[in-house]
Amino acid sequence: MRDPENTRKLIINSASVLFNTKGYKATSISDITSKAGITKGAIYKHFKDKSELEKECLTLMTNKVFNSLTKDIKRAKDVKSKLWSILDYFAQYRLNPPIEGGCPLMNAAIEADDSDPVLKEVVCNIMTGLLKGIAQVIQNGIDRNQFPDDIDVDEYATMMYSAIEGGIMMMQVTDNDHHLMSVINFLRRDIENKSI
Amino acid sequence: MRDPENTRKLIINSASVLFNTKGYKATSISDITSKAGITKGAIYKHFKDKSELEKECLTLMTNKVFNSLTKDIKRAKDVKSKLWSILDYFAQYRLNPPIEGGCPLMNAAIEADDSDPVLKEVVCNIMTGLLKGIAQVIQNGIDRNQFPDDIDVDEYATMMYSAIEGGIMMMQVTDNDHHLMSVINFLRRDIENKSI
DNA sequence: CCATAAAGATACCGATTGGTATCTAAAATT
DNA sequence: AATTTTAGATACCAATCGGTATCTTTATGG
Repeated sequence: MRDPENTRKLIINSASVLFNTKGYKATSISDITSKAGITKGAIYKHFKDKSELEKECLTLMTNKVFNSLTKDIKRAKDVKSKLWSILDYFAQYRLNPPIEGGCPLMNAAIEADDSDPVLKEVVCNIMTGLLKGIAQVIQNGIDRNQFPDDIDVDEYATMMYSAIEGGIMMMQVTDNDHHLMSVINFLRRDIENKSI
Repeated sequence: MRDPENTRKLIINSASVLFNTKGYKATSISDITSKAGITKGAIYKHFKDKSELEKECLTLMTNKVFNSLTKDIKRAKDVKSKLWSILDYFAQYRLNPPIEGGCPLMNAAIEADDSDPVLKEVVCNIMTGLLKGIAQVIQNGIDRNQFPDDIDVDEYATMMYSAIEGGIMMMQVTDNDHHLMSVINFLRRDIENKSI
């Protein structure tokens, strides 16, 4: 009947949704207990304090996004389809979100930037890794003569990522994905034009 | 000695910085009183409740950004320099920010999206106006044959705005504006190429 | 089958939250 | 100069916060 491993997952799943929708600071321990249907005793048996739970939730949420995204990228063969698969992924983000509440990385970034150095550090590392991943895809394309070699790889990766995050932000606040689609359509065309 | 109008401004200025750095929910009334050097009595004499103060601060903060930005845009003559003046404005955003803590509109958007419909509505209206402004600049350029007439005006405005906001987010979380500069440099080049 | 350890529920803690009621002092009106 | 209004300080409120200590129940190892 008792299943500590499952309880832990239950806590993380409930807390993740709350953190990503209401925000970390705005989510209280009792918000989590009532959502998960457990008590404080269960939470503090599995996690040292709220901050540790926050870190774990953020890491797992971003891993979730990252894994489903890289799976799509790996399936594609050339640069153009790899980059397009990123865009396709976010084109259906609204209807099929990996987690409620928008991009967990951006949400945490905005909330943590000036007030929570611990979470900020976690965000920073994950974001750097993500950018490196996109840059790597582009660099591989250049190496295989599928993409022009005069483009700034890091710059292009950064621009893609920024634009998509901005689009998601607008989607969340307008309850409509047409702004995000505008961003994606622009990027699709730009990649199409650059592809060799 | 007593100056209610100034007290009001003092409250708004102190609260704005706190809201834009710590966040709205995370900023307590006593955070504001101690920063402004006044007491609760002063706050609740001027504002109905915290929510009203939040709305007023957000509106004034975004007006501040909007006004200084449009001043730069109006000074420029053709589309290219008008759009570049937007980029120039954000290129020096880090060293000369209109307010601490990043873009007030994006910060409020992320915090409000799922939990604060009142603030979310305010954000939505301001953002729509801002996008319309950028789109208008582009449309005027097309009408004067300074920009190609086959580009999607709203799409391009949305893409510019999204990318810049994403860049600011990255700047805030990395304490470094080189990601934002990448975004800006990309946009500069793209506008340059499109300009007639 | 019993002892021990672990999981988690319950009860409690001081500190802090947004908000209000009251009081004092300064300004405006008469 | 006396009175009234207003700005703002002080004191208080119930509710909630994150966290801990204690207690009960379930699972495990002997």
